[in-house]
Amino acid sequence: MTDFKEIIAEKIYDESLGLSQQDIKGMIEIPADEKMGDYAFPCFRLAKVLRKAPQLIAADIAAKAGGSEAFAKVENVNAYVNFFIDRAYFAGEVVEEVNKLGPEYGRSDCGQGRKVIVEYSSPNIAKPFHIGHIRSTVIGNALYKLYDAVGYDVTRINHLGDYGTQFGKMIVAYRKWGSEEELAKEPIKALLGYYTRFHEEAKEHPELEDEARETFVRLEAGEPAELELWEKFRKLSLEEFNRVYDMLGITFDSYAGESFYSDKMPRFIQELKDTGLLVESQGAQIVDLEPYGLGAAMITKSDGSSLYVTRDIAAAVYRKEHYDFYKCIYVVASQQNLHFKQWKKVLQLMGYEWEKDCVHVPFGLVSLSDGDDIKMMSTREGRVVFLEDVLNTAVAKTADIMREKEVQGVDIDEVSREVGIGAVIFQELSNNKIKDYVFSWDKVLNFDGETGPYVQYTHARASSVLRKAAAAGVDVDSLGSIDASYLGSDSAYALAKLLYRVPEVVIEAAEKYEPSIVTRHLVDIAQSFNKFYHDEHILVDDEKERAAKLSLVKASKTVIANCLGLLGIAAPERM
RNA sequence: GCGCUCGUAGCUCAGUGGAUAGAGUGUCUCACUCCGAAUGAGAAGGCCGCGGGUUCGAUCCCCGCCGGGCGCACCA
Repeated sequence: MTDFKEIIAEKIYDESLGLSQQDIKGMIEIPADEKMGDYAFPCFRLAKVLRKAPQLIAADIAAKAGGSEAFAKVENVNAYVNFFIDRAYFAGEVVEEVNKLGPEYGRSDCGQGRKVIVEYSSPNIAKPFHIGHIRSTVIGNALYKLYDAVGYDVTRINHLGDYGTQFGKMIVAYRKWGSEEELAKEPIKALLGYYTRFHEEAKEHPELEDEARETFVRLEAGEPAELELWEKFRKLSLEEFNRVYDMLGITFDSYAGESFYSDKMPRFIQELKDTGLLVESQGAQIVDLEPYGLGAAMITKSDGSSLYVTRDIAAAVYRKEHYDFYKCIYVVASQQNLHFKQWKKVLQLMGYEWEKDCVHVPFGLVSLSDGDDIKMMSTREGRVVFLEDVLNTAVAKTADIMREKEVQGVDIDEVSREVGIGAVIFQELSNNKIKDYVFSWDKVLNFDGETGPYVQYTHARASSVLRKAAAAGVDVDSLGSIDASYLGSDSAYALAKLLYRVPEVVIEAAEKYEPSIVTRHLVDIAQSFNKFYHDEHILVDDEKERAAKLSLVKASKTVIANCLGLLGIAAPERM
C-alpha cells in the first residue's frame, strides 16, 4: 500500500534543509483536526537553520510540493504545510488491500522469525485464581498474539508458582488438619482453608513457621513423603486453573514453573561464589547490590534453601541455553520491580550480557473496595473476587440480554460466552497496563460505550449488512474492482483512514508492550463505523455505489475481527 | 526515611515537544413505518495536582514540593 509519509518526505526533501529524507519522514505529523489535512509538516525547527521565519519556509515548501496524484491539495497554514490526500484514491486503496489480505491484514514480518519468550499468568499453585491474576494472564496472551502477528516465533511459558516456603506451610497444615475427602471434592478451596488456618494458628504458635520452613527444606531435598503431597497439590490445582484458561481460550507451550529449576540452582550458587559476588550476611548468602542502590539480593536463606531470585536466575540461563531467545518478556506485577532490577543486576554482574534482552513488563495493582477503604486483595484474609465467578456472571448477564432481545439464529450458550468473557478481557485491556484500578462489578458488567460488547456488536452489525446483501443476490465474496468515488464522504473516509493505520498500530503495541493501544484503536474504528452506518445508507439501489460501500463494510468487519483476535476475543456474526 | 509509580471533565480513562486538550460514563435533550437503538446526534462539564526551569513553543522533558499506590533480607 502507498506509504504517504514517504511520498511527502520525498517531495519536501532538499539539501538546503540540512535534513535527511528519513528525518523529514519522522517529523511528519497527523493533525488532530481533519480540517488541517491528513498529514502535516511543521517548519518551526527549520527556522534556525534557514534563518527565516517558519511561516515563510512553510509557504515555500507548500508551493514546491503541490501537485501529485496522491494528494488532492497541499496547503500552507502558519508554520505548517498541510497535505490532503485524494479521498477516493486513498479509500479505494485501503479497502482493496484489506479485502485482498483478509485475516492477514495487520500482520507483518518485522520479527523475521526471531525467538521471543513470553512468561505470563504464573499463578501460585494451591491458591485460587482471582481477579488480580487476570492481568498477567490476559496482557501476556495479547502480547503473545501481537508478537506472533509481527513475525516473531513466540513461546508461551506459564511460570507456575509451585515452589517455596508456602508449600512447607501447606504440607504442615494438611497433615495437621486436612483430609483426603475434602481435598478431592474442592481442592483449591480445601488447600486455601488449610493455608488460612496455618496463618491463624501461627499467630499463637510461631513455631509452626519453623516447622514449615523445615518441611520445605525436606521438599527441596526430594524427600518422598513431602514430594508426594506436593505433586498431588500441584496436579489438583492445575486442573482447576485449566478450567479458567479454557474459558479464556488461553494455552501455553510450557508449564515449567519454579520447581522445574530446583535442581538447576547449585551451578549458579557455585558460580556466584567463584566470582566472589556471594557474601555471607546474618547467616544468609547474599549479593550486595548496595553500590547500585538496590539493597541486597538474597540467594540462599540461613537454612540453605533457595529463594525467588535464585530460581529466576536459573530460569533465565536455562531459557537462554534452551531456546536461545532474542527477547524474553516477563509479564509480572509492578510490585516486583525491585526484584527484577536486582535479578537483572546479578545476571549482569555474572557476565551474562544477554540480560539486556530480558524485559520486565510491569502492570498495576487490582484492589478491592472494602466499605470506605480500598484494600489490596488478600487470599489469606478471604478478601478476594474469583475470576471464574466474574466470567460466569458476565456470561449469565449476556445470556439474559440476548434472551430479552430475542436474538434469532444463534446458539445463546456459545455466543454469551464469547461476549461475556470478551467483555471482561476487553475491559482489562482497555487501560494503560501500568495503572492501578479498583475492581468494580458495575464496571466489568457494563456493556455500553467503550466496551467489548460494543465492538463485537459493531462486528455483528457489519456482518448483518453483508448477510442482507447476500440474501438480495449480491456476491459479497467477490465485489470486484470498486468505484471508490462513492467512498469520499467524511465518515467513509475517516473510517478508511483508521483501517489504514492498523498495521502500524499493531507494531507500536508490540514494541511498547501495550495491548491497550490496539484496544483503543479498535474502539475508534467501531465508533467510526457506526457513524458511517448512521450517516449513509449502504444497501442502495445503485449497483456501483452499493458495491463500493459494501466493500468498505467488509473491510471494516475483517479489521475488527482481526484486532479482536489479537486481544484474544471472539468476533461473533450475530449476538 | 529511601526507591519506583500514578495525578487530565462529577466518575473511569485516552492523548502528543506543536495549530482550539479528546472519548466513554453520569445528567439534560433528540432520533427506530428506514441496512441490528448493546446505536447515533446535541447540550453541559477543564488553573492537564502546585511551583520553578529548558525551549520559538511544555499537559508532555528536567528539578523541587503536595497527594494516592507499591516496594525496601530469610514470602513470592
